[in-house]
Amino acid sequence: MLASTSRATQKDIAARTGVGRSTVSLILTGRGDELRIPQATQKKVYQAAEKLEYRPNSLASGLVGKRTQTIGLLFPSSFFFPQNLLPQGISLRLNRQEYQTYLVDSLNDVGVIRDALLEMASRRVDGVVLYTTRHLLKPEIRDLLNKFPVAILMSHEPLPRESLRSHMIFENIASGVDEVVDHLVKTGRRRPMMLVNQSPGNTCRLAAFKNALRRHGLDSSDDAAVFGIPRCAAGMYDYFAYFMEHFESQRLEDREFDALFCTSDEGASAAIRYLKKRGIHVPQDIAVVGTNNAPWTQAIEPPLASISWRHVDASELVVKRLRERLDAPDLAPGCDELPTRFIWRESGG
Amino acid sequence: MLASTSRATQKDIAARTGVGRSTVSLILTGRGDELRIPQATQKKVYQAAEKLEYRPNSLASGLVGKRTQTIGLLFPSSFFFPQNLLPQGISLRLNRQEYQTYLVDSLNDVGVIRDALLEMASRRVDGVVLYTTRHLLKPEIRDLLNKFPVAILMSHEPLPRESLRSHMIFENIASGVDEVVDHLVKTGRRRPMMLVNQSPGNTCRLAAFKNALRRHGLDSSDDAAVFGIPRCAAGMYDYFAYFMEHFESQRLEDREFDALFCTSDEGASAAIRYLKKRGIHVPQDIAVVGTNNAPWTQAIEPPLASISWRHVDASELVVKRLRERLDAPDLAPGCDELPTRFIWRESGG
DNA sequence: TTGAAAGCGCTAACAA
DNA sequence: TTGTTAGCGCTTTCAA
Repeated sequence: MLASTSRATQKDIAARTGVGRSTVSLILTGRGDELRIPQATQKKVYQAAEKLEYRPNSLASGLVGKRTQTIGLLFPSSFFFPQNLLPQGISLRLNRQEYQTYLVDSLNDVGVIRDALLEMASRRVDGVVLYTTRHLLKPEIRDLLNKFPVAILMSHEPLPRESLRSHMIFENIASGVDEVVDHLVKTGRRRPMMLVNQSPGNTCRLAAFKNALRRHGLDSSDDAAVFGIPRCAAGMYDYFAYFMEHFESQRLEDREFDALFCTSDEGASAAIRYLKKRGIHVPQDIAVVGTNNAPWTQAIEPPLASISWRHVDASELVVKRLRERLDAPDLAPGCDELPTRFIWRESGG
Repeated sequence: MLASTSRATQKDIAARTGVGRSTVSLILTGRGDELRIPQATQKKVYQAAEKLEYRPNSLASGLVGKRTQTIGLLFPSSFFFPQNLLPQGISLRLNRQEYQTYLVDSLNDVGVIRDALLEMASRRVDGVVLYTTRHLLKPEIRDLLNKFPVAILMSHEPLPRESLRSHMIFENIASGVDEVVDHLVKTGRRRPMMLVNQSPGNTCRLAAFKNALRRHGLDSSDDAAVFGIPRCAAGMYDYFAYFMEHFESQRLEDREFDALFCTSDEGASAAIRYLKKRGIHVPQDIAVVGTNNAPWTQAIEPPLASISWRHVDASELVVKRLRERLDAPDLAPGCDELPTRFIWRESGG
C-alpha cells in the first residue's frame, strides 16, 4: 500500500532474470553497451523492469552515489509574488534536465537561511542557489555555502567575495535606478523622491537613488528624498491597500516633490491612484516610476513607467552556470552581471 | 571539500564518545529519555555531535525509515504566475513543520504529471499534492496517485472519485461565475460574453458561464457568448500584449455584447484598455469582470471587478489534511469545498 | 541501559 | 562479460 512497500527492486529483477545484481545495476544505469553486455541480457533485464514496474530508489542511489540530482533554491519572499519568474524559470529548466528542486522562502532572515542550508546539506543536494542581500551574507552563511559542491549566489547588489567560492550572478538594480533618475532630471524634475518599503533588500536601491541625485547636484537628504513606509508582514498579500493606508496616514500630498520612484509597481500604482484622488496630475505635476515592470503596468492610467529585470535571462544563466560547475566543481568562481533597464511609459513624464 | 565528504556521522560520534552506535542513534532521535538513557551519556553524545558539526544524512534515514519528510507539489503553470499564493503558502507552512517540498510545474500535460509522480515515488515522498483538471486525471494518473502514502487532489471543478483514495480539495470556481452572471443580469445586461483563453483548465469555467446564462434565459451559444483566443505558449510572460493583439486581430469591438467576463485579470484589464481606445465606455457601455482578484485590480481605471479565490484558506487546509493523513494514512478520503466569490468594483457596473 | 548485528536499495571495486 | 563483496549512514530488532 505504501509506495515504498509496493516497489520492485533491482534484487527482484536479478532474481527473476537470473542475472547478477550488479549487472542489473549496470544495465539499468545505461552502461550496458559501454561494457558490451549482450543485447539479449539487457533486453531481459529491461523487460523484467517494466513488468515489475521497477523504479529506482533515489534515496539509495543518492546515498551511495555522488549525485542526488537535487538542487536547493533559496529565495526571499518577494520572489514568490507577482512577476518574479526567477525561481520558477530555474526550476522548470532543471526539471527538464532530470533535476528536482527544493524551493524555500528565505523570508529575508539569516536564521531561516542557515537552517535551510543545513537542511539542504542533510539532503545532500548537488547544488544550491541563494538569492540574498549583502547584509544577510553573514560569515556563518558564507561558511555553509562553501561546503556545497556547487553554490550560485545571486543578488541585486554587488557582494563582497572574500573567501567565497560560489559563482555570483548579479542583477544590477543600480543601473536601472540611474536610468530612472537621468530620465527624470532630463525631463526637468528637480525634486525626485523615493518611496521605500523599509525592508533590508531596499537599502541598496536607496543608496543608488541618492547617489544618482548627488550626481545631478540634487538634494539627497532623507527629508527631501525619502518617503519611508514600514516593512510589511510576511505573507502580506494586498500590497495595494497597504500602500494606500500609509499615503493617507503620512500625508504623501504634503511632501514637496515632483517625481516619485517606487520599489514596486504596486506602490507606484497605489501612488498614482492616491495622487489622482488628491487632484494631483500624473505625470504633469508628479512623474511616477515603479519597479518590476509587471505586465499590468500597461493597463493602468497613465501607463506606468518601470524598471525591468532580466529574470528570464537570469534563470537561463543560473542553470547554465550550475551545470558547468556540476560537471567541473573546481571551476574558478566567476561573476555575471545582468543590468536592469528603465522602461518608459507615460507616467514617467 | 564536497558536502558529503566533510560530514561527521553517527559512527564518528560513537567512536569519540565510546557510546554504542545504536545508542547514539536513539539519543539523537530524541528517544533518550523514553529509554531512560542516563543524562550523562546523552549529554556526552550531544556535545560530541555539536563539536563534530554532526548533521543527519536524510538520504540514509529516508532509506531505512518510513518517512522522508518530503512532500511533492505539482501545480499547473498558472500557479507560478501573479497572485497565486497556493503552492507558496503550502510550501512555507510545510517548511515550518520540518518538511521540504519538491515543487514541479505540471504544464497542464499528462506526460509531465506522470513523469513527475514517478519521480516523486522514486524519491519516496511522504505525500503529494496535485492540482489538476478533470480531463488530465487519466486512469494512469489515478493509479499512480493511489500508490502514495497520502495524496491530496485539488481542482477548481468537481472530480469524479471512482477508485481514488486521495482526499480532495475543491476550489469551486462555478460559484463565483454564478455570482458574476447574477450580478450582470440584475444590473440589466442581456448579452454577457466570456473571454476564454483556450486552455483545458477553462472548459469548466465556460460551462459554468453558459449554465448561468441559460438559467437566466439568455443566449448561451458560442456565437453569442464566447470570444475565444488561442492557448498561450508555456513561459508566456506578457499576457497583456498577447490579449491586446487578439482583440485587434479578431476585432472585439464588432461583437455584440454588453458585458465581458474574463478568465484572468490581465485579460480583463487589456479589454478595458482596448475598449477605451475604441471609444467604448466601461462600465456604461460594457461591464467588465476579471478573475483572480489581483491586488492591482484596484489600481486600474475603472477599478476592476473580479472573482476571488481563497488560496490562503486553501493552503492552510491542504497542510492540515496532509498532516492528518500523514499521521493516519488510512483515514477515509473526504472532500473539502472552498467557494470562490464575486468582488464588485466599478468596472462591473 | 547498552551493544551487536542485520538490512534498507543501490553502486563500485575487484575477481572470475 | 558477469558475479561476489563491501560498503554508503541510518534505524531497529534482539540480546546481554
